[in-house]
Amino acid sequence: MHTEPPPLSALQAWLDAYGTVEDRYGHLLLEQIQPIDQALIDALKPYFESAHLDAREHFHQQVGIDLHPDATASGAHACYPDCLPIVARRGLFGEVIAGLVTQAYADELVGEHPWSVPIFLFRFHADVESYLWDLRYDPSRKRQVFGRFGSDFVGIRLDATGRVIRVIVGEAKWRASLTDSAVAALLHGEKNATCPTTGEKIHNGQGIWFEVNRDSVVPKGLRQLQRLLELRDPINHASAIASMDAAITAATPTLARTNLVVIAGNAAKKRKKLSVLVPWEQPPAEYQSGHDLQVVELILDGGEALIDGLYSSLWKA
DNA sequence: CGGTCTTAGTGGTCTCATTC
DNA sequence: GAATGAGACCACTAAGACCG
Repeated sequence: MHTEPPPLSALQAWLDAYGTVEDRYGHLLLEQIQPIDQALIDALKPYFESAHLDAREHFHQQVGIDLHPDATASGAHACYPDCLPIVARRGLFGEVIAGLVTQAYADELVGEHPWSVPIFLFRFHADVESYLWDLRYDPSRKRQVFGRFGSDFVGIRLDATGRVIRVIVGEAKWRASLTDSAVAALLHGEKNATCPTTGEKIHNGQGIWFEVNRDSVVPKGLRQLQRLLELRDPINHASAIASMDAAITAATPTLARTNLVVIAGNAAKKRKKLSVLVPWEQPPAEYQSGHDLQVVELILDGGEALIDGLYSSLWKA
């Protein structure tokens, strides 16, 4: 289970938070104000280990490799998640950040819901498992890994009796440089379509808003979360499990939902302080979903050093 | 002319749909 | 019936374009 709370004081020293809520639309800008250093990595490490623990145990058991990092057999030592290719690690970082922000800044997010993040869904990243399998028999194997299907992140709000009354579903993206074109491609799709009238290159409309709009009312991740709770800690989550099952099997889904979009990366060189990538005054015109929307922008400087430093330190002294 | 941004191209697996 | 294509998703990099 994911039990480690976010390192609040380290976050406060590292980031300035500017949150706004307009009706059912929340926007949170997190700007780095302190350089990334070893102390920050040390502070975040327990949270990241906690987030990846379930997947680490699951994958290593599946593939049949030892969890002890000092195991001597060649190619048979624990390596998730650090052994993943760089692109995949970037993606994982964004997804953990989605959870971290949800927990650490719940007061500033739309609705001010006290979110719970009982466990992360990384074990459902199917291609990682087959990659680790390849790696176990050929440690020199190098290839890219496909992203996980379904929601990047799922959190829940429980009522006093432990029943799930709302779900937060996150889409998380990392980009090394958050320039206008890079962000536009994320939000509106790649610029590989052609305008039928002018012949100009235009966005293909397959971006984040498209994904969020068309996602099923009840996210697939909720079922995955339910299964993990059943497997890992059924006694303490009995009410949550039962209510999730009811929500999923209901003929007409009534579960309340918040959509979360997290964009993380390094500031563009020409970025001005406090400028935003997604306007905060009102939800984007492209957002058609009737659910609450929360946008989070995490603007870093030299963020790769944080990701690489963090992931290479997990489960190591 | 130099720095920054944009565009185009690349990798990787598996399944389902379409075409030959 | 077999080969090809597209779509699911995570991003980076090289080279050319642009701006001051």
